[in-house]
Amino acid sequence: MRILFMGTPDFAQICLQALVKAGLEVVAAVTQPDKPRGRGYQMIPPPVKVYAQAQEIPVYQPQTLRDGAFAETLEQLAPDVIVVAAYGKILPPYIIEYPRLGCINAHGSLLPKYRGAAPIQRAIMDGEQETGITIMYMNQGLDTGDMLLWEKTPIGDTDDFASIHDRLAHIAGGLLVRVLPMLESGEAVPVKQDDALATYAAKIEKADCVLDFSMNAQSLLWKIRGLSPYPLSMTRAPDGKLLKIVSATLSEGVTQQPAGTITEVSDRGFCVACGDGKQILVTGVLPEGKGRMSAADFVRGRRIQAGERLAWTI
RNA sequence: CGCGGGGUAGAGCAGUCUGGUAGCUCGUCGGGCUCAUAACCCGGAGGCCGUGAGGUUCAAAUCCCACCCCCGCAA
Repeated sequence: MRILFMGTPDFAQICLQALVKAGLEVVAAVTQPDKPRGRGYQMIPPPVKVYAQAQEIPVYQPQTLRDGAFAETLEQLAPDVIVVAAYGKILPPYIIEYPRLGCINAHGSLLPKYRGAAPIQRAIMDGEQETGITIMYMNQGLDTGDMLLWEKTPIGDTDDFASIHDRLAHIAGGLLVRVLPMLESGEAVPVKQDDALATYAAKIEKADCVLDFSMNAQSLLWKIRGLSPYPLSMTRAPDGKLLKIVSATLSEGVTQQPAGTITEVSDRGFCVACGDGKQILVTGVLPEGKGRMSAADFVRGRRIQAGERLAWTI
């Protein structure tokens, strides 16, 4: 079975790796063009490209899929199936309709919930108890195609974006390896999504990262975890500098202090008053201009004291 | 040449503007107090202040020059 893989970031790279290790025939990988990223705008290749090249799988990085050039490439590759995982471009109909076994996608949620760009983060931020991977046929809609296979995984109190992302990526790889033979043999049973239950997981914007301490402690923790280790929730330190929160836990006790007040600093970190009177213990931070450090170290550097406030005031 | 922060003891920082051989919180080691302790007290070790047998100076962590490295933002 000739497989054409399309994907870009780590998540996709892990999926591709699963296919390769399962001995499946990946004839080529399509990924986003190298882009100037990071400090100094260095050209950084997408993870999928790095891995594919190491495996000597041909890599294509079309600027656009909407011209004849890629159509020609597609003819030459003649895939039986196209596997998409976080590719980052909309596929035109002619591509979706090309493979005889179809075009399938690994999505990071239990569809029809969390359709869209940031399903993993949103699920954690919303305090969902579980999430998962859904393998589905692609169609012209936004993650609306018929579902083929799915697997759930619980979201625990200590999970964050990194842990769930990593777990889901491996689940996705496993499901893809399972579903491909099913497509070939015709065992796969497409299940329609119930649009009435659909929700959307919009891309994470900077505004989504700002912490509002008038929210209750639990919601703040969900938000912090869903955005860690990237892009990280943020607030402003008493000195007005940006302060990103890497990790936090629920602190015992309640307080009368206004939301955002630093109620206590200790060798474990510092506590912040939340809207419901509870407090969160911040344990890891990333101060503006610095690297990640434990909140204990942050406190030791004398950068914060009890009684001061965190707020997003501009 | 995208914008910006920084490299001082194992960690996080101060000191740099207003040159005069280094300080704070913690860790660590030793001792003490205590029924006991991650608590408290006393004491010690640990730094060629990123690199350059650079420049200026009587004197440089501090001023000037060059270079290396790390990080945040934005994409």
